Amino acid sequence: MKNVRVRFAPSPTGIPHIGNIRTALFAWILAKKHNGKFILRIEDTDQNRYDPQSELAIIESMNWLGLAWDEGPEIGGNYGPYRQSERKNIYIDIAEKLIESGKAYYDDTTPEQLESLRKHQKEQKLPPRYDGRGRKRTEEQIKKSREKGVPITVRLKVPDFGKISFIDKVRGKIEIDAKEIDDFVILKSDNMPTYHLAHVVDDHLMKISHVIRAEEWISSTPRHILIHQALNYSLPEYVHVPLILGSDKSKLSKRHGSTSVLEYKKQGFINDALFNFLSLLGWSPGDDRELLSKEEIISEFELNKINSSSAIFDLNKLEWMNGVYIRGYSNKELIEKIKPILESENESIGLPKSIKRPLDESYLIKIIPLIKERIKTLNEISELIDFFYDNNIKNTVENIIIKKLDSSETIRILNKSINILNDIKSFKSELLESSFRNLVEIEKIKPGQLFTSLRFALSGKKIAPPLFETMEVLGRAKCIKRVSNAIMLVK
RNA sequence: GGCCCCAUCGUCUAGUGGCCUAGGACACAGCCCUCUCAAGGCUGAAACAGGGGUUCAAAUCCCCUUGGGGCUACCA
Repeated sequence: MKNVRVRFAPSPTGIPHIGNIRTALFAWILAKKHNGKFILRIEDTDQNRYDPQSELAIIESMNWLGLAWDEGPEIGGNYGPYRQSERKNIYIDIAEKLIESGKAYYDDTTPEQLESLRKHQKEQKLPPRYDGRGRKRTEEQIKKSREKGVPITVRLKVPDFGKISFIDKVRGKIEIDAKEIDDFVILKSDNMPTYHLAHVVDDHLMKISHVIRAEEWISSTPRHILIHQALNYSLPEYVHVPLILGSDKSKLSKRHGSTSVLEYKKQGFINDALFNFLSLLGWSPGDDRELLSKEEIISEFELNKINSSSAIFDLNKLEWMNGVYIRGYSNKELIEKIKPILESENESIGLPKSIKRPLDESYLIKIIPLIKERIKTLNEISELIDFFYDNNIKNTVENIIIKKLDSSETIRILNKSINILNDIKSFKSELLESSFRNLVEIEKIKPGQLFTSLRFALSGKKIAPPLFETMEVLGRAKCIKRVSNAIMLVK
């Protein structure tokens, strides 16, 4: 494939969700695969819905996932500007040319009139459709309306016969009767173009080779074909990627819970895992492989392997995959990802505020192997390891009492345990384990009985990392102190 | 309502006329391992929406039905 130029063209009207970003991801992958260009274009032609925050969110989302663009706002490029509001005059010129060539016309039908037209059609069970009344308006009439302050739009003249067809790369030929399409607005009364006009013009001017967008655009593609024809533009390749649905099978939206990419970041998901997971929603390499690096995805990616049916977002599988990625990182790599979270001031994901920052990496790196295979998201970590930092272990007598034994027996055995902790030559997990197993044998109890009690004594938790590795990391002094405290509690 | 798109286990998917007794993964269940929890290993349950064609042969091609989704704005 030659000169692949693809764009991601979000409109800054909200925080980009998984579906938008998955589309961007596919476009990015295609560009990378063919050494093409990936372009970011901001489609801010709707000034009513414009939300300045969302442009930032779009950029942050893309950066996080590693979807770097070659051309775009700020960084520029040879086909700028890349923000549609800054291209306003281009669209106005083109709309005027279309009018001059008789392919479009001014319309002074008011929104109220359109509203009542639609209402009328609905009552008569007709499909709501603009009736082309503006075609009959004279220059003079439009001029008068304009002077009176009536909003004027520009509409494209659409033939009411014939068929419009196009090839979609994932579905094949799609055809529709021209009479299904009315004379639609291409320039709004605020002189901003509609999406239809703006993106066709920009894609052409920016030499976009593949229009990669979501399936919801299929039904308006015939309009875009019409604009191409009116302007004598050659058609790009159309690639309509399947929608991502929520668990209720409707188009993913806010009511499906967290849908924004940044939300997943916040929840402790890893960018590479999300990238991998998203790439598999609506695409597969054609075999059983699921854990793929970016490089593998790029080299395996083919447009004709994109699915035509929509996919439901399965959080369970994302969590599993995130766990796989966590386990796959070296301790060093994991530290980089984990440290900022543990140091976070946010109590729900960070270590208690009482623990002083920055965290000592040489201590942290000893803890990480113990929890690596026990977490699915980064956010679960601090709860699992806080006792390594916080010496204030909370316990109940019931936790410490060795199962099936009474308190005096418990105290006696825990004292023996302290002796072991005290006397052991080297404070290594293997040696600790064999010594405590020896004690268990002498006392004729089950390993689990003693170990559970010790686990509570050291961590205050029922569920914790392996006991002897934990002891080794904590070190002799802390272990003795904590077991002593447990004995005190039982007394 | 009209138009368009889609249809394999609960979910993501493999499958492009014979390799299908339909494969993998997540989730689920059981077992093993085991100091808890995980991780790991093994096993299991689980799908071609229905009906017609075409063909020696259909999950795969065609048609209809059903179901789902999308669009139907001076929003994108």
